[in-house]
Amino acid sequence: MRWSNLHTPTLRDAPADAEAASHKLLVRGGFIRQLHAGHYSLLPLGWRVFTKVESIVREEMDAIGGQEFLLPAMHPASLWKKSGRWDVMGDEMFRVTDRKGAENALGMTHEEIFTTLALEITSYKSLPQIWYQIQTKSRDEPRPKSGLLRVREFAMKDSYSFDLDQAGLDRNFALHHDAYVRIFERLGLPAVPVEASSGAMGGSGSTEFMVPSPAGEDDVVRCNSCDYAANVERSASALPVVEDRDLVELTKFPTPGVRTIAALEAADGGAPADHQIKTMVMVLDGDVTLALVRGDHQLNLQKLQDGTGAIDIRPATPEEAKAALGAMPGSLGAVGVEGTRIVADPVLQGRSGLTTGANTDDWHYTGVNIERDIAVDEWMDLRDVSEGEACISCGEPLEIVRCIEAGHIFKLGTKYAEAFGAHVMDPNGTQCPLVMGSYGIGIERNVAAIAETYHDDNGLIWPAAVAPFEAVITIVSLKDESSVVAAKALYDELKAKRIDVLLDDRDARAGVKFADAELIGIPYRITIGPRALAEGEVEFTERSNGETTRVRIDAIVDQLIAAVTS
RNA sequence: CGGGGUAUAGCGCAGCCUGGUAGCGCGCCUGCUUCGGGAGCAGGAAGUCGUAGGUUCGAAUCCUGCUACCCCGACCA
Repeated sequence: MRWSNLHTPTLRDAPADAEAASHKLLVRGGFIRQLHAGHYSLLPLGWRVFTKVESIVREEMDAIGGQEFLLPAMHPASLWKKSGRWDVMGDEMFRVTDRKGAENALGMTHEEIFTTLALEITSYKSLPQIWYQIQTKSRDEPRPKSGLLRVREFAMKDSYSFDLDQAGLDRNFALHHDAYVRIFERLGLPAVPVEASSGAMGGSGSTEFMVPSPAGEDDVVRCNSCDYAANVERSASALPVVEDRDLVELTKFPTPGVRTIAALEAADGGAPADHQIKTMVMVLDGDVTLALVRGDHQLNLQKLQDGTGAIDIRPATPEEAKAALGAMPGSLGAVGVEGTRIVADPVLQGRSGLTTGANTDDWHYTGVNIERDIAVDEWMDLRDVSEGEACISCGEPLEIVRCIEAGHIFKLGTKYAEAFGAHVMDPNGTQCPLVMGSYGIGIERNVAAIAETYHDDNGLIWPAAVAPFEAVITIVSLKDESSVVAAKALYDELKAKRIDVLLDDRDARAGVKFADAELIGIPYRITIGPRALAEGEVEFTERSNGETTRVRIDAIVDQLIAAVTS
């Protein structure tokens, strides 16, 4: 490709509303343009990177025996109703009514469709199967953000495995796990597999592949001493035992103006935060539920959702809290509450001498014995793990790292097979539901994650495996005829050797060309100028470290190929 | 969904408070000079001021509705 003919509108300034490095640089470098919130056009450079990432994913899927499909993006509502997800997905699913008034869904994922196709698998002899596609997914995200990192329309490689039994699923899951490790290695992403929640997709064995980045949206709890790593939504830590205070009598005491945990610590008759119960009034699928955690802990909404199986989950309004318990937030508690579901974090189990709101404005209880005074319906892990707490497997302090979720694999089991009646005959002649797994990688998000991982003040620094071009030949001066001739010859030779090479033949000043080449992040630059050329040499510059060396012009092709393939 | 902010030329912004028919930088076009790290000079093109309505002799500017986009929050009781 000749740069003079390449549509790459590079910008000196990033759009003011861009925050994430990948967002700024992909826009500045002319890789992407926003159409509207959460929808981006990929320009030629962006598309080239996309196709390279896509190819790597495809190769690794094919390598574990995956078969590529292409399924419709729009589905009849009936399939989603059959699996129950028409309701579960809520506002996140785009719904389209056609001219006949029939309801349709834009696919967020394709379990329903692949399972329907799997109805034609009828014998255990046909198993196992791995089916996949790379296709557009539509998700009405509440808040698209950060360029390509969170969008409403994106390409995802989603694969599905079908097996006769759990052992088969475990094998296919392991195959995918290893394929994902290889994919991220080839993409240059330092992705870490972590335990995760399966969310609305349903399933178990959920493993996310997380790339550390400040632009990420997930917090990962990680141990530096052992290999424990988990999404905070799923994480655990070991806590030191808190010695209960010797307050056996349930006592109501006045706390005028006290509305927060911190204020209650300081108040007359108050208590340290780890001797308080924090009472969160939540509304789960329309019903008020009290979620109790220790005063110094934070409620994790995903844990509450996973633990209760609720679909719609939100904090109650102050008015709802008052209607349910009789007091405004700040004086709420679960002591003596009946007829309302109460769930509590196990850290509170067996505790006594606790302090909590009395459901009368400006009053609290002390001496609360949780088993005696609070009718807890269920104990479930509800709290966030904090930085520095002890690792459950080795006891060393945990750290919390912000990450981008680059891939997600999990075991679906027989949920979809049962809903759709996807059965096979086993060797004994018994009908068995297919045991399924589901595995996803977002292509654009991985492009963005690579951009987040590899850039500097001058622009992007693509790994050669995904770079839009592996090398750029920069002609310092178009006026110098021998430069032009040499550059053209080198360009033809590299193309013949199947190197992705860009020839910067624009009639621009050298500084502009150098700056643009760095901005768009081409890993290797061959600079052809009269100075070196007079001595039969060209300059070879590595984008990643900025180092420039002189190379004999007849040796440059071999050196470049060696660099690109290393 | 709650809160905040923004919308003026391809990009980044000023002008708005205090109404009088739009300006700056970058980019773009032409010419001359320049030419190894985002050139200089001269000339030039380009804007329904998000949108609908209102007030007014007159609206980018004041008022109202709508829309779009961005940021924060959606546990800290």
